Amino acid sequence: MEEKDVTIYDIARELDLASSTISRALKNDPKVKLKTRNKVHQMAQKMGYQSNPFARSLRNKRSYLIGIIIPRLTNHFVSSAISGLEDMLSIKGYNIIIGQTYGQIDKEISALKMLMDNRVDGLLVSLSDQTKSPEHLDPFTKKKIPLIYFDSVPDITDSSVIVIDHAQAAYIATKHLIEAGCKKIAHVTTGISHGICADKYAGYKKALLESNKRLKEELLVFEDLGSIESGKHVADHILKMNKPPDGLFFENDHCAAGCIAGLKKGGLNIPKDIAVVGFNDEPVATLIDPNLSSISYSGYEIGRVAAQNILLQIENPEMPKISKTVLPARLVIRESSIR
Amino acid sequence: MEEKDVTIYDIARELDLASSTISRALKNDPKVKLKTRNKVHQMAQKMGYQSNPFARSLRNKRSYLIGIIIPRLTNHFVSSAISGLEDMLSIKGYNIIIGQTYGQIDKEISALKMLMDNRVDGLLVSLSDQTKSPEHLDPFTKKKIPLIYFDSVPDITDSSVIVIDHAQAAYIATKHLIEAGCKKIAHVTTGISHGICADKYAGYKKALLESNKRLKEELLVFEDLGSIESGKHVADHILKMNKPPDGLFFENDHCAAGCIAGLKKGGLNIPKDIAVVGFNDEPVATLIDPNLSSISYSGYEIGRVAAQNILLQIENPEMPKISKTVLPARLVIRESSIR
DNA sequence: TTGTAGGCGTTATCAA
DNA sequence: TTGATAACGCCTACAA
Repeated sequence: MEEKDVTIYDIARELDLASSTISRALKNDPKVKLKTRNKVHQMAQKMGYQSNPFARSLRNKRSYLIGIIIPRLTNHFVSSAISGLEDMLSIKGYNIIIGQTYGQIDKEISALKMLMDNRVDGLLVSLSDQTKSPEHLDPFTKKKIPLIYFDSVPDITDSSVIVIDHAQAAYIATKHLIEAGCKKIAHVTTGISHGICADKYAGYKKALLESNKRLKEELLVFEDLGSIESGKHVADHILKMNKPPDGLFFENDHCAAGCIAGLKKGGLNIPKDIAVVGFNDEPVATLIDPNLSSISYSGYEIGRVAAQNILLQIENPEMPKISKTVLPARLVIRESSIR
Repeated sequence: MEEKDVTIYDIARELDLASSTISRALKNDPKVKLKTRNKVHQMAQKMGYQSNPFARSLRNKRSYLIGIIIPRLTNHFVSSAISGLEDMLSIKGYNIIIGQTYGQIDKEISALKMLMDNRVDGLLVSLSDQTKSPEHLDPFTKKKIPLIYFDSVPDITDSSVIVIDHAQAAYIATKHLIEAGCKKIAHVTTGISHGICADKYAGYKKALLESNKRLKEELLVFEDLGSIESGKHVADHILKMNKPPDGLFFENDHCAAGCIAGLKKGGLNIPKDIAVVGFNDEPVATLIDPNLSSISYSGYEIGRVAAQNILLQIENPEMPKISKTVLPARLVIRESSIR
């Protein structure tokens, strides 16, 4: 007793019109008389018509799908960005399809393959920290699929990017630690060779060099810094150090918070023994005791801007594709760095 | 200079075969000679062939899409469940499409509409707390689209469900608070009239009644309890109470953690003044000081089981559709409830 | 074992 | 302003 889906043919038959007229009426083509259009819409409603996205995509050679590559969904910044994206895209009739990389390049590659298989019309990418250069995105640029990087972007690219000034943010954060009297400020990072991590490092370094005593840099490099768990590993490491730092600048709040928890468990006092600044101003920043100072910027806003840009590129294939949008970020000072 | 996508016709021409043979070879139909099959696969590879999902879906009347309805992605339990789902589904060639409800029924409805528009082949639903009875899912059952509830399930349903025993879990949690010496144990909930919240309430109630002194129930009802922020509101509320409780049983760890932070800021000692137990054993449970006792169960496992069940139903349309899978949960005791 | 042919539902082109 | 028709790429009866 399977009921078949209603098609434009069924509506056409019912209204004694041609299917092409129905098709036009349904998309409010002004070539169709207003009266006819209304009739069609009513009948469609009444018969419970739903346009078939596959037929439409097959015919139009467009999927109305935007692919999104991000490190991890559990990040509050990321899910805010996706909210912003979705809010913008859904009103334009686009759906999103998400690929998580967990900061790993191999997952990034397989996620991109999945998106390619699904024939996304556009691509929004926040790179994994492991990604040195985004050659694995060449298939998309070759097929002229609009591509925009956001937040975690490559050093050199022909695509548009939407970012905050990571170097500047890191500079402010580090300077703040210096002013708090820290003498040995470590930067906890996944690496400083490329991408936004390199930017953060540059800002950190600049602040150190500008300081009175030209403080020396001190890097704590770990593969994964995206989770609370990873922060505990960092804490374990620090607790074992001979001369631990008295200031820490993290590239991620979850990790910073996990580290604070670990350091406290190890008997240290935050911020007295070690002052801490994080990045992204996640909700955990105000959970941990002491509350975490952090670099704050709006994921939602980045998402909105990214969505607007990608839609622009999709609808205007001839548009210049290189632009750089820099959004503001600021330091929120809380107890973890006041002393 | 737009390069066209290669189709099975292109391969057919190249190999001097019929398109139908290519189609069959590509899906390893044993009716095609092995040698031919190999040839086809090689050529497909070489020409960079990618099957067109729209043509396939149009023809097969299947989207290879599974819809997923969940309260919020930022929940670690939820994202674990989705990991489990994705791991299972992707090997079978299915993609997922996610709708977030933020615990609100109107968003649940619009998310479902979106999934219907996208013609999902199956539906996995964790209800919002606001959902009393899932009539808005009727369109799916009417179209015989396989539907499985997981975690947050309706009281009565003809569909399969995958859950933990929420009542039992709540019972254990409450009993633990009683044994810790709490005399006034409040249950923080979004409501007790229906769904898993009703189950939790039942377990809570049972433990109270079984106690020596037949403790009285004490409900703190709030609309939203899904975030750290919401927990701070709960704390504000408790701090203003005349006779605040000395034990709290939450239905969500984020909320519990936020509340602990708020209560501490208000000068209370946890667990001395108030002992706390949460639900879901999220990473924040070990961030907050004192660490949060919580009911622990595997989202990943629930996701895996849900995926298997839905695939079974999709591939065997004649299968009985009602089954109930109950997965284990346990109480993890940490400092927030030890005194 | 392989080929032929028709159709899935929509839209664009062309003609009326 | 509307209608007829072909095409998008794939799959599957049926025929060979």
